[in-house]
Amino acid sequence: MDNQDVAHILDEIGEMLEIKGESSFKVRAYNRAAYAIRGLSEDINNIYHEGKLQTIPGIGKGIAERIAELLETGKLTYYEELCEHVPPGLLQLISIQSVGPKKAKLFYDKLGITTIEELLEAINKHKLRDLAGMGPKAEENIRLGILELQRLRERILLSEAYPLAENIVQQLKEHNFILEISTAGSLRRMKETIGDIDILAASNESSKAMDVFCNLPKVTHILAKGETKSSVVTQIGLQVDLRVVLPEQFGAALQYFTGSKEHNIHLRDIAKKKGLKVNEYGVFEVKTGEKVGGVTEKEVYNLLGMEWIHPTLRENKGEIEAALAGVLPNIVELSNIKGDIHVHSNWSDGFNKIKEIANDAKKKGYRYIAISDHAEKLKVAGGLTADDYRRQWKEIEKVNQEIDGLKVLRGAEVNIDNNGKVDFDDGFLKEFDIVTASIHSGFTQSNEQLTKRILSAIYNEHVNIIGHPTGRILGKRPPYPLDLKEIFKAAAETGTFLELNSFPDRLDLKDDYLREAKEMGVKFAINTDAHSIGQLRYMFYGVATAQRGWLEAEDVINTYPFEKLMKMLRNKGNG
DNA sequence: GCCGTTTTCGGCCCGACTGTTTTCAGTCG
Repeated sequence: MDNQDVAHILDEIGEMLEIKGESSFKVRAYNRAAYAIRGLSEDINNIYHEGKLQTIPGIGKGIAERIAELLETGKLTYYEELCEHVPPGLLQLISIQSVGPKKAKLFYDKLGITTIEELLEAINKHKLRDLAGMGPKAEENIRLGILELQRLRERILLSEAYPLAENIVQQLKEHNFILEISTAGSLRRMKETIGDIDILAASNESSKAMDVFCNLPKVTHILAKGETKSSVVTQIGLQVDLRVVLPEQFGAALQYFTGSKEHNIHLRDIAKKKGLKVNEYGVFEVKTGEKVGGVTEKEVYNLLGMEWIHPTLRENKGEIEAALAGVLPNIVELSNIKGDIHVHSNWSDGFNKIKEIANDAKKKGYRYIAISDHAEKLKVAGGLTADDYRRQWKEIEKVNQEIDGLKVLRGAEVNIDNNGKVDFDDGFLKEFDIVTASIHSGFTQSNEQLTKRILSAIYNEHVNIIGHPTGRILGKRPPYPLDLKEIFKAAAETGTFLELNSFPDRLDLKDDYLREAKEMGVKFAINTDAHSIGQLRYMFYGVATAQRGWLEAEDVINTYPFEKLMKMLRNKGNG
C-alpha cells in the first residue's frame, strides 16, 4: 500500500461521509489528509514505522490510527463499514457536473441508483424529474453532465490548455470594454495538468463581456451564463470559466480565483485573526465593513502582513509562512536560463541539424547548448556508436567555429541498462563535455533493482545528469518505483545533477520532488529533451515546474555562465 | 477530524449561479 493508495482511500472516506451527511469539517479533514499525503516524497510506510504520522500537517490522532490499520493489515474496518452504508458506485455519481452528495443520496434512497449506467437509464425514463427539488431542466443537466464526464475524464496537459487560454485572453482583450484580463486558477499556477481554464476580466460592462465570451468561435456549448460569471465548453472538450469584476476589484478577484483553494483558506484564516475579511471584491474591516484594499494582488498580500506571493507557489505548502517571515524563495525565471543541455539532433532520433539547433538557441539568447544524442544501446532511437560520436564532434567543432557567442557542447544521452551499466567505458565517456544517463527499459523491475540501477549511474564518475529520473509519462505511465531519498542523497554527495525534463507530458522530476531534493542539497538541469527546434520552447514549462518546486537560479546549473558550468562538469570527471 | 502567540473547546472561507422554489438548497470553485 503506497502513498497514492492511502490518499485515495482517505478521499473516498471523505466522499462517503459527505453522502452520509456528516459534518463538512470532518469531510474536509479527510480531504486535507489525502492532499497532504499526495504531496509527500517519502514513503508513508517509512513515516509510519518511525512513528511520525502525526507530524504531517492535517493528520491527527484519528486519521493516523486509520492509516496505521491500513498499512498494517491492508484493510480498514471503518472504510468497509462506510461502504456498506454508501455503495462505492455512488462516489462516481458525485463526479458528474451538478450532482453532489445530496443528490447522489436522493437518487439512491428514492430510486436505488448506485451507478452512472443506472442513473442514465432513470434519466431516459424521466424518473428523476419527479423527485423533490428536481425538474426537467435539472434532469437534462445531469444527462449532459454524464456525457461531459465521459469526454472530460482525464485532465489535459498544461501545454495544451495554455495556448488555448492565451488565445481566448487575446480575443477578449480586443474589446475596449475589457479593461484588464488575466488567466487564473491552476493554469496561472502552472500545474502540470489542468481540469478547466479560469479567466478573470475587469470591466464596467460585464454583460457585454459575457455575450462576447459565450459567442467565441471555439465555444461548443454554454453550461451557465450569468451577469458576472459564465462557463462554456470548447471544441477540445475543455471547460472555460470567465468571471468579470469591476476594475477596483481586480486585484482581490485575481488573488481569489488563482487559488489554490487551500492557499485561500489559509489566507482568509490569517485575515480573520487580523480583524479583516478577504473576498473576491476586496479586503474589508470586519467591524466597520469598510473596504481597505484590493485593487492589486500585491495590496491584498501586503494588507495581510506579507509580500506578494508568486502564483506558482500558491499551494499552501509553506509559502504563506515564508511570505510572513519575508523569506520567500527568489524563484528561477525563464530569463535566467543560459542554455539547454539535453537536445537531440538528426544524428539520432531528432529532426534538425546541429547548426539549425545552434542558430535557434542563439536566437533565444542562450550561451551554450549540449547535443545529447542517444548512444548505441538504444537502437530504437538510432543510437550512435563511438565512431559516430567522433564524426559528430567534427561537425560540432565546425558549428562552434561558425557561430559566435554560443558554445555547442559534446553531449550524450547514455542508456542505463538492466544491471545499472551505461554505454561506453570510462576512457571514452570522459571525452564528452556532458553525459546524461537515463533509464529507457526494464520499468517493471522492483524498487530495489531500479534504485540500484540509478545509484550505479550516479556513482559513475563520468555521468553528470540523470535524465527524466522517475520515468513517468502523464496520463500514460506511472513513475517507476524508486527510493528517491537514497537517490537524492547520492546525487548531492557525488555532484550528480538531476534533470527536470521539460517535456510537457514528463515534467520529471515533479514539483514536490524538486523541493525535497533541493533541501537535500541536489542541483538540477532544466532540459527540454527537444527532438526538434520547435520543442526548445518547452523550457517554459520546465521553468514553471521548477518554480513550483521552489528552485532558485543557483539551484539550476544551466543558469550558470559557461565557464562556471564547465568547471562543475569537470569536477565530476568530464569536460 | 484537526488545531492552537485569543489552545484542550469551539471554531473551521465565502459568494455566484441554477433550478427549484416563492425564500432557498445544492453545487461549484
